[in-house]
Amino acid sequence: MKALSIKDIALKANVSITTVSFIINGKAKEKSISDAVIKKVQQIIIDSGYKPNQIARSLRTGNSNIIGLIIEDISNSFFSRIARLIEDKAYKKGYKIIYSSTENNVEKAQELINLFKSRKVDAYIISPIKGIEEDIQLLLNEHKPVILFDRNLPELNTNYVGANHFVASYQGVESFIKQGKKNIALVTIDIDVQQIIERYEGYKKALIDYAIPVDEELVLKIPFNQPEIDTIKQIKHLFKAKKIDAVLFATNYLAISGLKVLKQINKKIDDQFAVIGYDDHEAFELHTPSVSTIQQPLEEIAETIIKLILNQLSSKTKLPDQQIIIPAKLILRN
Amino acid sequence: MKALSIKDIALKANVSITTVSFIINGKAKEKSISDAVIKKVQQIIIDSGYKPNQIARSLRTGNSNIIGLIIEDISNSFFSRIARLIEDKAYKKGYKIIYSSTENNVEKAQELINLFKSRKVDAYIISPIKGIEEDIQLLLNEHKPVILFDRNLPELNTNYVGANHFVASYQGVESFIKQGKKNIALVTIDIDVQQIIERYEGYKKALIDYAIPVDEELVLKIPFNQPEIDTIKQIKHLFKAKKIDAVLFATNYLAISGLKVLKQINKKIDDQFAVIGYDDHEAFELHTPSVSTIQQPLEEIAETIIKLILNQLSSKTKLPDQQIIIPAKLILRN
DNA sequence: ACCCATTAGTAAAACGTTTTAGTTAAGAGT
DNA sequence: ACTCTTAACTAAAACGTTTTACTAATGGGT
Repeated sequence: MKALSIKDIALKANVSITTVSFIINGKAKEKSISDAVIKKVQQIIIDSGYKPNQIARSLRTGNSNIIGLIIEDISNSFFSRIARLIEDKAYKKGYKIIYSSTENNVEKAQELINLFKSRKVDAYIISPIKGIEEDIQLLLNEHKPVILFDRNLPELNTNYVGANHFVASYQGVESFIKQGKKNIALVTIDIDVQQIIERYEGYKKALIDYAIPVDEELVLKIPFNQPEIDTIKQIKHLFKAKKIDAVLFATNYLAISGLKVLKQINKKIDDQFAVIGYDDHEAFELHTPSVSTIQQPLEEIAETIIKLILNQLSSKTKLPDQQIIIPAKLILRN
Repeated sequence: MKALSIKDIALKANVSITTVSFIINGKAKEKSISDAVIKKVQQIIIDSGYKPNQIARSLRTGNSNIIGLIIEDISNSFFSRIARLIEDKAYKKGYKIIYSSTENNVEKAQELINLFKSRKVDAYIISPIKGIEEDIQLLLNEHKPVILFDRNLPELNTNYVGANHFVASYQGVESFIKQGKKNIALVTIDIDVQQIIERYEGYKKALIDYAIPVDEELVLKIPFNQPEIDTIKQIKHLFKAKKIDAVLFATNYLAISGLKVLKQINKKIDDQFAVIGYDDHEAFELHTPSVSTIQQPLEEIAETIIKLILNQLSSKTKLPDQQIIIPAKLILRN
């Protein structure tokens, strides 16, 4: 019941292991193996159902045809959708994706990087968190392709693909202002991560540009990783304590929590109270009334990431790093 | 810049490779290595940051401390949530999870199994589809632990963990009937998979038990993998063509599509028209009014799966197969 | 003084590949 | 008749571990 090895095939075909290996790897022509032998060996391989041991292969070659994807949380629909898209696209090019979540835990992220490293993945796609700069730098030192996405770590010289959160957030707030809103809140998350900071900066800049005083009390920073019930409490408090006529949420799950609050306190989204979410979510469109949102172009992001990876994998020389910022889209609904 | 190997450590410590290996694997005592040597080697390992090459290790031992998770579609929130839970729990026991989606494509599923097999994963968690019975049987022949979940393949002798879809579906319809509904529709999916069939059977049985005639025209079977826009068209047609006062959706994404239809045709969920979804989704609770649903106990399912796996991995002998059916819960909202 | 057990350690095979550096035989060119 | 090329193939090293079967030295018991 043991799996066949290349040796068994060589034995059956009465040729050397080397010859079989060449044939398997498509180097038969170049190594001048005769057509007759090629045919024979291929037939034996098909008949016997032999599959090369990828572990042995990886040990010898140092690579794996696997791309590692490290994200914050696979149960967040933004990440699960992008994972799915990346997986599809990579698959079509003969690469497999394996993914795992960091839960924004530095240690877990480091372990994952090590896991992937020790499994010799060929390239890394990482939605990073502060604190793993060094680990990523080690990958870069080994000349492994690394693409950061969603969030950048500016101190690192590598590739980045992300949406333009500053502009997106700016435009969201701007659209509030054009509707005549004055008391615009931002519900964001208390984490020192570039893409979140940008959303805050965009919010502030829009207010300043339109000469609306920035009231820090209208900015609610939710502690990271806290149970949703507490988040709901905090948002509820904000909505009750302050006079607010518009809210921008900085992530989709914050917006979901916010919508739950509105439901609980029986407050409607209407002319008096506008809401914009982030990253979209089925619940936004279905909500009554539908909720506007800032939509990241997932398809384009996934496509760009894969393109960068494949370019690097197929190039002998190190390609210049690219920072690709893709515009996000404000989807106004109601 | 090359990674350190066990050889380097042995050299530095002036001991043999064997000794280092014993120490790394905690067999030092049993192999009577002196405390002094143990200390010395451990210190060198820490100082140098040496990490054993897992590929070489897997090649030699034939296992990997990795559990492979094969699901239908990671972007479906049911699967992404369960993936996340399984990942958490396995992680705490020292196992890593790698997962990938089949998209209900037999070929892709087979390739994934082969990928995982060739990567020597220690165990498999699979939400299976028809057509991969043989491939799974091969795994079983190799005495690899296999847990099926969500859907069973009854012809296979292995472990299964899933919710009681028959009862859940029965209860959903029963609750409609108790509200006085007579024209109860089922929107399900046209796929020959046990858990979907059970939902249909539960629906039918409830109608029969309460002496309500079963009208097959009230059962809409959506082709699998079709674009959502077509699904929406079909549901819209059903809602318009037939007199219906209640609908049970057999999956969460069908329910989402259904809710979109209701929104489009401006039909409200109220005393005249009841809806029950499946698997829950944030949009259900947030919907106005909230949508009732049949909730699978994700936490419990994940817990059970991991427990089964760990039991098998730690047992020398083959444990008897278990078929664990966990009750689903009808969550009535409004 | 000898044997035996135990302690402390090691050499080498094995896992299944890829790849380098060959070898052998046949034919071409002079 | 000889060298040179090329075609067709192969032996063996290497990748980095684990593990089996060993050796050498020490000390205790008689």
